[in-house]
Parts: sequence; C-alpha cells; structure tokens
Amino acid sequence: MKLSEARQQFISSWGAFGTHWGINRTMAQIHALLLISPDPLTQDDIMEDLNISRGNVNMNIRELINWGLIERVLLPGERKEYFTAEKDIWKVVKQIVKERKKRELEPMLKLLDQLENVEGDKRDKNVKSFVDVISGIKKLGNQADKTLDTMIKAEETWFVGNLLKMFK
Amino acid sequence: MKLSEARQQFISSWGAFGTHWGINRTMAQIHALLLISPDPLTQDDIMEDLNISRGNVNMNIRELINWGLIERVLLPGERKEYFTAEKDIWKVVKQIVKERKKRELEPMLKLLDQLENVEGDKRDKNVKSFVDVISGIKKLGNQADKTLDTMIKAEETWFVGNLLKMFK
DNA sequence: TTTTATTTTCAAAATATATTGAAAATTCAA
DNA sequence: TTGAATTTTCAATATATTTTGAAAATAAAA
Repeated sequence: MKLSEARQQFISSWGAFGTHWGINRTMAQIHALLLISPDPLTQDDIMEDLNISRGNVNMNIRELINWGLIERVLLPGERKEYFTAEKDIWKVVKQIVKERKKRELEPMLKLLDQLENVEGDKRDKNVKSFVDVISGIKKLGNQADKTLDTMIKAEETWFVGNLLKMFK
Repeated sequence: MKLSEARQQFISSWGAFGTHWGINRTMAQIHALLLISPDPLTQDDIMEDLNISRGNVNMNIRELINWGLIERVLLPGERKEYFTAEKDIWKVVKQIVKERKKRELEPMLKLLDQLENVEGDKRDKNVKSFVDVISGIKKLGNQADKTLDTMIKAEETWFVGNLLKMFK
C-alpha cells in the first residue's frame, strides 16, 4: 500500500473510531492528521488536506487544545500559527482518560451520592431495587475512579510489563 | 429526595451519559429504567414511563438485546412480552467491554496491521512518522486487547480487591 | 498610523440521527 | 380457520449536530 493511500485510510478510520467515543468525526481526523505529520501544520494545511472549511478547522483545533491533545507552536520568523500533536500514544491515552474522568465519571459519582439517599421504606421493593442498583454502580465507579488515577500516573513501560501478569 | 424524582434524575443522566459513549440517549434511558425496575416491563410500560413511541421502544429494545444487556422474559399466562435487565453492574460492564472490543478495537487492530506495511523508504520522514505512530498504537492496542480479555473473565471480587493493590 | 495577513466568530445551510405512527406482519386463542 | 392482540417495519418527519463562509476581530508589518 502506498503512503498516501495508507494515510487516507488511517485518517478516515480514526475519524469513524472517534464517533464511537463521543468525539466528533472531524476533530478525530484533524488529530489523526497531526499525529502522522512529522512537522507542525497550519490551519491552511489542514483545510487543504482534509478538504474542510476554515471555520471548521479553527473550532476543532480549539477543542483539541482544550482536550490537551495538540498544541500551538510558533516557528521563528513565521507569521502563521502551527499545530502539532503529542505523538506518544500512551501519553495521549492518559490525557484522554484524565479528561473523561473529570468530565463524565466524577459528575456521575457525585450525582449517585445524592440519589442513594432517596427517602422511603427500604422494604418497598421499588425503593430497594433502586438503591441496590445505585449502590452497585457507585461501588464500581469509585473503584474505577481510583484505578484510573493510578493509571494516569503510571509509566507505559510499567503498564505494558506488569498489568497483564497481574491479571493472570 | 423522593423516589419518583430520583428515578427521573437517574434515567435522565444515564441517558446523557450514554451519549458520551456512542450510545443513543433513548437506548440508555430504557436500559436505566429496566435496571431500576424490580419486575420485568412490557413495551407499553416503557412507552408510558418514558413518553416515547412504540416504534422507538421496539427498535431500542432490539438493540439492547443485541448488546446483551437486557432479555425477553415470558411470564406464564401472559400474552405480552416482558423485558428485564441484568442488574449485576460488573456483569453489565464486562458485557459492554466485550462487545466494544469486538466491534471497535479488533477491527482497528486488523486495519493497523495492514497500514504498518506501507511501502516506501523508511528514511523518508513522512514514512517514518507514519509507521512510528501506527506501531505505537498497535503495541498499546494489542496490550489493551489482552488485558480486556482477562478482565472479561475476571470476577468482580477479584477486580475490586486486587487491581488497585497491583497499581500501587 | 494604515495596510495586509491571519484568526475567530456565528448565523444560516447542510447533513446526520432519532422519532413517530400507521400499516404490515406475526402470534396466539378461540 | 378466523380474528384479536401484539410486535415489527419503515417512510416521513422532527430534532440535533456539523459545516460553511463571509464578516468581524486581532495581530503584525509597512
């Protein structure tokens, strides 16, 4: 397979992949493009490569920066802004985990704390069923929260070498 | 907080939560409703509780069954079909992991295998950058794949008790 | 300054996704 | 069988999301 074709394929599947993870297709494609580009790119480069409008590029770049996945770089003597992606995939994964934990898991756990204190007779099967499910989710959620915290701090070498052994 | 209000809140947030995970809002809400219902429900019960159409309920129920998260139950003497959700959250999580691994991770790894064999001179920095990123993703992806396999087989007691220790 | 290059914004348009509801298909009981 | 109850389908509609592109804002050079 030729490089140009392989790049196309990668960008396109990374985009489709993203949509399964609540990430918008174009944002994931821009991320893919920057991942495989050896040098930083400008907004115009991205527009041209992906065939999308300036506004679209601009908005999704901002979002990628918010997620901590890409950053602005200023090249000496150049007027335009350039963008580059973190290439170390382990760091990328940890960054995404960190953000999603903050945005999704933590608010959910906070809500469950409130819901667990529902008033009513525990002998009422509706109450019991509700509280049981909420408690179960809370327990597992808290456990996941702690585990992810540790993962965020871990080194890839550690992860790759040891996690599998532990599971066996 | 009253049970009725707490139920509403839970169903609504579980729905919003789902949208961040590529799951459609209504499907997640139906799942939430069945999770907290002590007894199986019919399509009509769900229609009424969530205020959605028959067709919508029917399609999303089928999807939930495909995901292995709910199942049909036939009550003796009853003509209508009833539905019930797996209440053990650890089992639910394992089932979701299993499905997403099959639907998303495995096809992605298969694609990466092909992309890694891109033709071209490795001294070309474009080729090198591409291959390096693909290899990095592959390595981590394969590791995740194995780890998830082990997790799918694990017991919750094991998970809760031991995983955290291992990370420390 | 003023001019030009570049980035940002955001209303309108395009696209994609979810929902409805009524008709068709199926299932069960009489 | 026939007929009523129930489930399924799917074209049409509604809703939500993404994208565009031109105007406004900003930043750098002249």
